[in-house]
Amino acid sequence: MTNRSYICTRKMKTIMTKGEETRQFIIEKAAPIFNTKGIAATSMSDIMEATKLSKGSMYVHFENKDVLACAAVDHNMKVLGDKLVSEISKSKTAKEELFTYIDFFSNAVNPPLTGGCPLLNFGTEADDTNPIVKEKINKGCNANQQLLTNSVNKGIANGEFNPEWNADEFAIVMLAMMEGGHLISRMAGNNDKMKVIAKTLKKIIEENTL
Amino acid sequence: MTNRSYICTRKMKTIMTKGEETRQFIIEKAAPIFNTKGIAATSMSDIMEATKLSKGSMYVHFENKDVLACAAVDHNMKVLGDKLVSEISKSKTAKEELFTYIDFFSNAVNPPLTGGCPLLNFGTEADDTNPIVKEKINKGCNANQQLLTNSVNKGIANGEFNPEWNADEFAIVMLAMMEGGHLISRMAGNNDKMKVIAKTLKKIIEENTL
DNA sequence: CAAAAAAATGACCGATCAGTCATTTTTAAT
DNA sequence: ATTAAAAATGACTGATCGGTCATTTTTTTG
Repeated sequence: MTNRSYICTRKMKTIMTKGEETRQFIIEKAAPIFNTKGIAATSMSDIMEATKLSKGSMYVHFENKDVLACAAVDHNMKVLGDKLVSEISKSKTAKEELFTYIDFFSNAVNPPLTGGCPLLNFGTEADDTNPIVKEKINKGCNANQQLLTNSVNKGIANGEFNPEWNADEFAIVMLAMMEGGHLISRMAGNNDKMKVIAKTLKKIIEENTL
Repeated sequence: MTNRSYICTRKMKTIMTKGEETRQFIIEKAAPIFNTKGIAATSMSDIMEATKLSKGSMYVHFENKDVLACAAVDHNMKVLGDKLVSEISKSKTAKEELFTYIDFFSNAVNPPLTGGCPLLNFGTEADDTNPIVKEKINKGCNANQQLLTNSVNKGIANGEFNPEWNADEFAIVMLAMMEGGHLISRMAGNNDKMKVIAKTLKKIIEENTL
């Protein structure tokens, strides 16, 4: 690690120290590996290879593998969440927001994040073994639910949707369908099942559109 | 391992050899461990401790860890499938069959199989790393789908259900909802979300009941 | 530019991993 | 009861694991 990106040369006022930069760099390289192989199956050697950094350097920035894994989990959720919110924010109507959410996750075989959905991947692994990661994933689930609840409520408020529609329940059902659909579609190796999920969800939304 | 169950004493015609018996015993002890900790995080020492057998004995019956893991995956799916089919077969109507399926999986926090749903657990772990297990899980998903499809079609055939109901699509949606609901409920640490899933599915079934 | 601090290195550590094998014990057939 | 085969044992191997640390290199500060 001799050169850094142009935003942090000596001439400029340093916004990120070298250490912070390297730490971030490691996280970015590690995140897709953890999301693909899982936490237990990912070794520090895997990260060393991906970053071309020495073992000692890894431990300068992360006191142990668990800390790095947690940072990778956070990073995966943040990257995915940012992409998602960025897409959704382009929408004009509440219905568009929900449709955009569906479309965003509709390609399970070639998903927006390398390795697939981190809620599914880390959630199942952490379930009985890692309460810290488990709680992170629970928060991620709730954040997704809230995003959907907000869109439905927004649509109800502005007269797009049937005011009788239960936003909270729909958000739970929709999130579950997307996660479950993601799993079974990936197992099948194609998007056919995910397409059925997407179609069904869009139909439900249409039925609640005034 | 000195004594075996009464069905296999010297006096009786042997149905299972000692070796087959031990092999089965190992699988039964290993299955819940793999389902809880995952394949990568489960060591042969874990199985040795659970079975109180020596390492050498393990390798008499399984050429390596992967073979044992595969046997454990199969066993978990078979045990769960048998329990499920046994419950469902008590049903009198097609609607009852579907409701029984839902109720069977409705307690995500205290599920019918130690460690939770093997489709979810092994599916997510195997996804990008273990094509053999992945295909086993895909077959398990399809078997579950088929079970649901059959119930719906049976109900259509005997006049219980709306003949316009698309059995195949509903089976996909229901399986996805159950799997996704299982995940998010376990993350939350309670069954609240799973209850919403169950309620919603039952409502859909009612809506298609004549 | 010099000194201090931070970052990076890679050899090294003990623990644990999956897997092997010569030997002993148990089982099953005669 | 004898005996050959199958099963069980546990010490052992080499590889890899997560993690440490004295030393060197780079960055930052004054």
